[in-house]
Amino acid sequence: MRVAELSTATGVTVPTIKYYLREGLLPQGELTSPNQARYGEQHVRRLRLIRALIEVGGLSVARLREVLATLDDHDGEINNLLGTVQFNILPPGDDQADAAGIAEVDRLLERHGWHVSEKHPARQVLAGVITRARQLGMGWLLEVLDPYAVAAEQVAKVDIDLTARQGDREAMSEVVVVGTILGDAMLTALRHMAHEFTSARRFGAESFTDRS
Amino acid sequence: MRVAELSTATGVTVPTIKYYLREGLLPQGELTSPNQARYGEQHVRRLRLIRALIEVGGLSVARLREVLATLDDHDGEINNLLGTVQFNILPPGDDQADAAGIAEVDRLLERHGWHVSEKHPARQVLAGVITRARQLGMGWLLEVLDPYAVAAEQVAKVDIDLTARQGDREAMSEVVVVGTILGDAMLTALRHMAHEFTSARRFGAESFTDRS
DNA sequence: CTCCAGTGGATAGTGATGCTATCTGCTATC
DNA sequence: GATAGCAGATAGCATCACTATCCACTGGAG
Repeated sequence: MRVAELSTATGVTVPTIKYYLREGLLPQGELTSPNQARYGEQHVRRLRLIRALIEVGGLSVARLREVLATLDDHDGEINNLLGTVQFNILPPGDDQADAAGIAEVDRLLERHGWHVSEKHPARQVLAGVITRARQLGMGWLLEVLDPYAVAAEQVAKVDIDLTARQGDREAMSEVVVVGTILGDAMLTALRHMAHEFTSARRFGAESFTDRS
Repeated sequence: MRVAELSTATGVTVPTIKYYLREGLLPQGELTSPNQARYGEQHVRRLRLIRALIEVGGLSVARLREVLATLDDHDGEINNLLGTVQFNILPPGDDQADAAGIAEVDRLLERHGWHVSEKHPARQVLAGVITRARQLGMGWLLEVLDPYAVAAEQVAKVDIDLTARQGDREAMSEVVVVGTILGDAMLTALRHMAHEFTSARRFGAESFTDRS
């Protein structure tokens, strides 16, 4: 498979493929001569993975490179692979969190009996969101946290069940990456649709109709 | 309140405030002379809203302008305000969706008895994600859709309950914006933390420990 | 009253990001 | 042997979200 075929197979232009090769996101093809290379199915797959993580997950090329490096790292401790992947997916948290926000997160985790690493990026993210909600005078909005946590736990159980069905650790870590990113997108899309439906129920069907 | 005070009150630099004024995100201050203006509490609030939507929600300035314009539009049909706000928050969907993905979304919505507008952006997003999951050879990942939908419906009910408690329609639409954006961030942060906790339960505590 | 830091408004510049275009020498294929 | 395509390298470009500079002017300190 040559680069043009790789391009048509994935819908990614040749210059962009070359860019990803340069950036190390896509492994080099097998060189058959100094200036000819062959690409295989794994390149198609990888390219689709790259596009999914960029376009669905909104990952930057820099962050994507880290995530893919973790994924490709078969030398490191396989033990921590899942955790490392998870830690690298989230951008470094919003630094807006104040002490009250952080404490609120701690209390929430304790209420639900969750053991979460002190350094989990999602902690900072959540604390930052809490801080901002309060600053916006919408502290009462935080009443959603407990029901959200219950829903998140249900969802996470499904996710882990599905991950556990994967045979080898390598496939598992790819599932973690894809499942985390695509899962976020699916969950928020469903939430938004449920909003329309539920609010139509509540406020009467006319609220959300007649949009052009 | 002058621009410097507005700056220290919100942590946003003066040049950035000027930029937001130029872009129409922040309303002009009350001019007391040709080159002196006063700003009030509503400017502080608005600026915090802007930063929250940009930094937490990842909205672009262009999209933010549309969302804020909808929020400020008291002349339009108040009936559709909530829906319009919802429709303007999501970026135009991923165009990767194929017919099978779209059909899958239709079936899902039917299974759950959800009435969702044909044009809801989240439909395209979800269909695109489904298409990509299949392309990545992870079609079985879509087993999560039904439990996710159940969780999303629970969450949405909480959201709408809270929104309904708002007195006037104006406050309500702001709550819709903030609640949608911050809610997405909270829910995904909780999902990620629940992953760590649940996976430690499942695979043994050593999986996610000892990260530096 | 004078002085000057600070201001509103306008215009131009900057750094990061994610590609895109062009060039060169080579090669597979017809 | 012509010609289309290729790898690798370098340079360019559009967008975005600010940031910097300049100007005439003003409010408040001294």
